[in-house]
Amino acid sequence: MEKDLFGICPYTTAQKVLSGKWSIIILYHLGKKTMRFGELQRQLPDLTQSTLTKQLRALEENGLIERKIYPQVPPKVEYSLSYIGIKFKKVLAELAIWGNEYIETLKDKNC
Amino acid sequence: MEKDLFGICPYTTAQKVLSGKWSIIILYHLGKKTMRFGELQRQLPDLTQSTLTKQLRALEENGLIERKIYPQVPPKVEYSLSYIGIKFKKVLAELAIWGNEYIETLKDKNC
DNA sequence: ATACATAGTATCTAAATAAATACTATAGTG
DNA sequence: CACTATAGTATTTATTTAGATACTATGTAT
Repeated sequence: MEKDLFGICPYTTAQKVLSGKWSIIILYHLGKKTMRFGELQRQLPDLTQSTLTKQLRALEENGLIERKIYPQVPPKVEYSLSYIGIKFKKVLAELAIWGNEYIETLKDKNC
Repeated sequence: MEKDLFGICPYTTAQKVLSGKWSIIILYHLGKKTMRFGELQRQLPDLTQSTLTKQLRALEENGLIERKIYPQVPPKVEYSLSYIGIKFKKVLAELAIWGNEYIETLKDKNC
């Protein structure tokens, strides 16, 4: 974990964890259930394998998700929300409500 | 507003609005009260004037905040949350709770 | 006449983030 | 022996985002 990345402000802390293009949607999918790498990738066809790997590593470093490796061939790796990742589901729920309202207001403006 | 930026998924939509380094904290400050440019900048000493301008323009383009210009010299411009920006305060509230919990879990790990 | 205050713009550079593409390891299967 | 499946890594390139710095306009006050 990088030093000094997180201070005492919950907002700037949250921003650091959430910035980027994929964190929220990945957390959403893992919030539904534990998934293997390939399964998650099929849910998210718009990012490449290497990008997904990086995003997952970042979320893992930040403590939001857990990575369980099964010593098998072919490899099996499962991703799931950590304790604090599970807590994030309450934010996701509000975000979903807000996001839908937001989309509605855009429609009203014919955007 | 850029075309095709927002689809039908509330999570990817929210991610687009929130990504970047400053959106959440700016929305938080404007959620407390309407502020002038300079006042907001004093709350956020870690970003330059030109960066703050860009962030505010982006939030305005995305419909989260409103910009009111008073025809005076020296100029006076007030920023405030829009209708949908006010709705975002519920997300901010959950984010604050979560962010504080997150900070606590980091402390437990001596990070 | 000069300086001040406010809210910018303009330009350039740097840093961060994401994407594209090719490559790898290995047990099991036909 | 060749082929498959899975979850990657490595490297390079492109794109996006943020930062640094200098500059602007103008009414009022000194």
